[in-house]
Amino acid sequence: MAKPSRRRRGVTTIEDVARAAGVSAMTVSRVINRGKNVRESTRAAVLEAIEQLNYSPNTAARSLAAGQATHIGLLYANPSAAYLAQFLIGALHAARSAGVHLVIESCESEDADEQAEVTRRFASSDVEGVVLPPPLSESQPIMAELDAMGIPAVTVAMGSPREDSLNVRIDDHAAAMEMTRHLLDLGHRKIGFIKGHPNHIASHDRYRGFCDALAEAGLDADKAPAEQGYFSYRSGLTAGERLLARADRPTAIFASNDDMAAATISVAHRMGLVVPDDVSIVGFDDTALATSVWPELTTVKQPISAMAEAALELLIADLRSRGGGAPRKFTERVLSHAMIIRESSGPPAGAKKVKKARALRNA
Amino acid sequence: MAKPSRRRRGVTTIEDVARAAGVSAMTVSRVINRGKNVRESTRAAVLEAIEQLNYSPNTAARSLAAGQATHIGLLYANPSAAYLAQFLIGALHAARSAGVHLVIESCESEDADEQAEVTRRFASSDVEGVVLPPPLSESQPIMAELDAMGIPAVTVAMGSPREDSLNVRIDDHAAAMEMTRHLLDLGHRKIGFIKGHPNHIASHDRYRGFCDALAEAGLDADKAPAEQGYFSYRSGLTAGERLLARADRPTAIFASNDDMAAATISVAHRMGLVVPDDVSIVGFDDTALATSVWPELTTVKQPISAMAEAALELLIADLRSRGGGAPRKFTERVLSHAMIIRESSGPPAGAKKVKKARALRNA
DNA sequence: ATTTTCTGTGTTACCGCTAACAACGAGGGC
DNA sequence: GCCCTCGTTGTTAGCGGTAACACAGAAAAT
Repeated sequence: MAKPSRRRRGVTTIEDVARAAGVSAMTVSRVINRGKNVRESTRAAVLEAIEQLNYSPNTAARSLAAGQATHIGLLYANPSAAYLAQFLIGALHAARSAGVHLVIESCESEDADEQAEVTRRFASSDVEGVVLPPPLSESQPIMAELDAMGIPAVTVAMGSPREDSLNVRIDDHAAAMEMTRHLLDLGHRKIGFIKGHPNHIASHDRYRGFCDALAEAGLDADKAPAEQGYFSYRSGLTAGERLLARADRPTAIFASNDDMAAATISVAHRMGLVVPDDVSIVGFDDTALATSVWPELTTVKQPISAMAEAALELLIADLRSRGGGAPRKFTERVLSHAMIIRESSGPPAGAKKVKKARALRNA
Repeated sequence: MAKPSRRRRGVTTIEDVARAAGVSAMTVSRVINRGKNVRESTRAAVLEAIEQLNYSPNTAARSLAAGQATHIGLLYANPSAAYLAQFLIGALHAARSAGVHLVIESCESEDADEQAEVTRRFASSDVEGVVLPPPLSESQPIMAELDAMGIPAVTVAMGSPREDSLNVRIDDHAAAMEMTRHLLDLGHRKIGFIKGHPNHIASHDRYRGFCDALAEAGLDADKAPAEQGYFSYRSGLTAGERLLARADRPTAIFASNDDMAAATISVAHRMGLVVPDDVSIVGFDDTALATSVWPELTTVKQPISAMAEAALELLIADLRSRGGGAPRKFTERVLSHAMIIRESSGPPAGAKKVKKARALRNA
């Protein structure tokens, strides 16, 4: 028998692959990593061996030997639970592929000092980089503190990132335009808007997208009724009431997120209005709430998991490149959104025939 | 200068601790791990050195050397997003402390074959143990498949676990009794109940708790109106309508989860009833929905994060003990819940004076 | 033709920690 | 007193990778 090794039962190691491919372990390592300075034929042989043996490198050994990043921080603050869950799933996925541990910490406080304090705690726990999903991606104190400590960060869904920082987002402006066009296409001309929290750059992008789509259709965006909201359900109640109480009640309302859209639906019901027959109401984000209300919300879906994955990839690539001195390749990534048409949007009351015609056409 | 080592800048290693404590690295390792066979005075010295140097072991090196579990699987299926988020946070926390990677995979299908398929995929990706949050904790096919592959699992929130399996839960029966007592204390005597999905053992526990509390108060539990629900918002609408349409309308309704409670509130509003003045409505779980409705829900909060942490601890302890041959110490852990009293519950209509009296007393 | 630079590959020495075993002194039974 | 056991500690040899360097042969420069 072979030496009484401590090796675990039949796990294939880089050594096995090397033997199978007739090269040294180092060459296999090179193929797996940078892949530079390896002859094409050798690479092919190694890749084939890897495939054959179904080999996957041991992340523990890898990070130990390379002394690479092993812990990525994730600082979050009460986004919706649905958002967080999606985000975590994506982040975990990316973390696993990279062989990195995710260290997650919450930071609910909006106080600058406390945010800095939480941030500092990260530094002392060996975190090599930090991911900031919204709303923390907009937090000036946190970014400043991370900068001061030399810890790189990647922000997610931040409207106007600084030139030199890493950022992942969707095109809020384009998405809002698309949603507005959807309402226009249905025949709506009096469309109300509920703005998001003014601190979030995305809020402004969405509102601009709304206005631009109206302008594109030859309507006067300034005349469109817009109420200030703050992304919360409660703020949606107030804003929704104002819009629906107007003498020239809009036939459609575009809320900057699902919570406020859901609140508006509830207001409409209380006023005896039928959605979408009397008023169409659409949201943004496609959170769980979107399907927990009746009728279910037409909304915009962000690829949250994919965004989290992209964020980690960006960050890890950056971390690895720091040693190599090579400048980072990307500092921003824009992922694509999707329109989710459900039951809360439909043609305005005067256009029943259009609805029928469409239904027939689609059938 | 010292040798040109690849060692990363100032990270303290076990070697540093050993030097500071005047012992060998192995002894430090023993203190950190099993702690067996170390003289008390030595242990103290080592612990002091660890404290002083703020040392924390390198998890990569640890799992590499020990060949210990490095990947724990987490299989989930569409619980509420809020539940999942909380659960992931707890699981991540525990995973980090244990130096283990969390591999998460979703399994939405209810088809036995597909569930087995997904489960098998886990095995081929080096997962050493699996955590099953609800509703998958009740899935027979998955448990069977894991058993067949010899992969240990820990179930969470499962009502009647098998004797030999690991399980973490709260006492649903006690929690339901407590909630029912809350309603009884407020003065309610006609209390309706909306049952949970019959496949979930927890549903039965909750219903039994409800019945037992009624019996305890000298009421006939069989006469209490109970409707079947399935944990979904939609099923809550139907059940709520039935209960509220009864000639002898209950003055309080206890729904087996928040989604159904929220649905019942919406039904009540549509019928022009005021909550909690005309009817008190309480839920279970304390999901985000509980505070997204008006009035906010009185409900039972499960320590979801803590349950996830406990689950991982249990599983990892089990995994480690398998080598040692020592029998596992615990196979079940019951964590404690908390009652969250909000605005959706209050005294019945006939008891306004009581309400006032209470308010005064509390003031 | 000779020297220099690459290019592709193998060798060696670790990364930080722990299993296995060896070593050593202190009791205990004969 | 001797041998044996037991509890406590140190030593050695890896775990599975990769950085750094060595080294041969090919291409480029002299």
